[in-house]
Amino acid sequence: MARKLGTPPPAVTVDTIILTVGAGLTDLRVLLVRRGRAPFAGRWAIPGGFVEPGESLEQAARRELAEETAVTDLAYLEQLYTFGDPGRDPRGRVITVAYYALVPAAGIEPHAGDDAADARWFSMFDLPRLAFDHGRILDYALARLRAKMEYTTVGFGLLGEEFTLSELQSLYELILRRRLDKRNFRRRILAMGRLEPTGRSRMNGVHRPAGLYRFAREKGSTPKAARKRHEATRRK
Amino acid sequence: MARKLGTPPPAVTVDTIILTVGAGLTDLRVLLVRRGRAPFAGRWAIPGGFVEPGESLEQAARRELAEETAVTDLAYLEQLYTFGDPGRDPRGRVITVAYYALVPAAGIEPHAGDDAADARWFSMFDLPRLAFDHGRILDYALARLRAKMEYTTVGFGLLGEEFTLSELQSLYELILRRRLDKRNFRRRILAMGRLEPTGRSRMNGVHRPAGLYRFAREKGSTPKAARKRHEATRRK
DNA sequence: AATAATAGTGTCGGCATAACACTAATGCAA
DNA sequence: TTGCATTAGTGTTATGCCGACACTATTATT
Repeated sequence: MARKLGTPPPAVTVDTIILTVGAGLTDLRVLLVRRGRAPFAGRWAIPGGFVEPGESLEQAARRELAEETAVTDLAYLEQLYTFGDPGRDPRGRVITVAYYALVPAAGIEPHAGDDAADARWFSMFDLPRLAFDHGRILDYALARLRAKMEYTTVGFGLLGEEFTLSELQSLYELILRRRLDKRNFRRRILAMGRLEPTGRSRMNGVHRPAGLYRFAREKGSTPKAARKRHEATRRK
Repeated sequence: MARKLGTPPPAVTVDTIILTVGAGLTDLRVLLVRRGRAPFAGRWAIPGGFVEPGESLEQAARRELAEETAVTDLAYLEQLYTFGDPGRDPRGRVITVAYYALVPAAGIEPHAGDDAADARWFSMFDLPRLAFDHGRILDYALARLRAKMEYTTVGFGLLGEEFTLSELQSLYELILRRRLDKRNFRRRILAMGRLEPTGRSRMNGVHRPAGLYRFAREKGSTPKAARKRHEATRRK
């Protein structure tokens, strides 16, 4: 474990990819900061910073998140991957532990951090040229998110407290970039047993109102039991 | 990106979990080194070391592997997770990027590294008390390996060049720790389309000899096509 | 009353999976 | 040579999941 003398230790940063959805579920957006200094001055980058002495890597990611946005509640946070190729930062050896965070759509406004000249949302599907290897990191994050959407409930937290099944479907279609069948989607998503109807409904236009659902945090019920329950409720 | 003065940078190590199978497919084994120095002197630990200036994280993991074992061919190497809780190393802030490696069973002998008093194989299911948070890291590695065995071909490389389907099944049962149905296993595994019969067979005892298979690296064929091909071959 | 727009529902066919039992091949012993 | 012990190797059936597919329900406006 003894470190050789004469070789400077690598720097370690934690970068946090902050994702949310645009109003009207039209876009998946990522928060980027404009670099004020060389290298890559003027380019956009994933917000990040050094790990403080007393904090864990995840705490560092949360702190970044709080520094960049006035985020009230965080839907999801997960370590993505650690990038450490030599040469990814021209200044020297920098190893970056990347996290990705999902925050609900409800009016998150970015505020410029201390050392970032500017901060704003970009579409994940229309990105500017990024600093360092951050383009590759975003690709990796999107791939991970898509994979997890297929078999977990990660995506649910991107919406607010209450949402309609149509909204949830739009979200999935937006991120997966493909159309989903309405009936199959509803069947599959309800079979997960993590969604419960609030009883209330919402009208979005001059149409039939849509029932509202809530994400059920208790994981007490199996999918099968949940479906049974759902069917029973429906037939009542 | 400017680093505050006065806070020493964290140290970064790469730890490599080296897994193999015991002779006779009786055990999943991990290579551990005995620590000669405090802290945790005398305890066993995952081999690891610092990242050298010019090398990537993965190259560091490969170097570790070469230093600890006379490994000829490496079946699989993947970044596992980065552990960086403060306090995981009593000497100060150490962030560890963990990799796990799978090496074929064929007579890999550990040789004691420079700063390790001793090195030997342990059963993953009967581990000694480990240094640092290494017990937790091994748990995490086993969980990842199990998950990936379910839907990828990771495990194939743990066997030698040629192997029987019974051996492969034993390997799966060993790692997943549950019995599998022979017919279902063979159907599923062949449907992956990555296994081809070598035409040769091997006798293990006083029994019917078993056909040998080889891992087909070309990923040219779809599972369905592979199954068709298999069936056609069989019926000939 | 008709219209426009979205919400909400059921069936059927194909495919993957799990459960399940017998025959085939080999060397050895009687 | 026959039987035995042991492992290799094979097919069918029932069930559940998933994809494809079209019509009715509800609302406000005209």
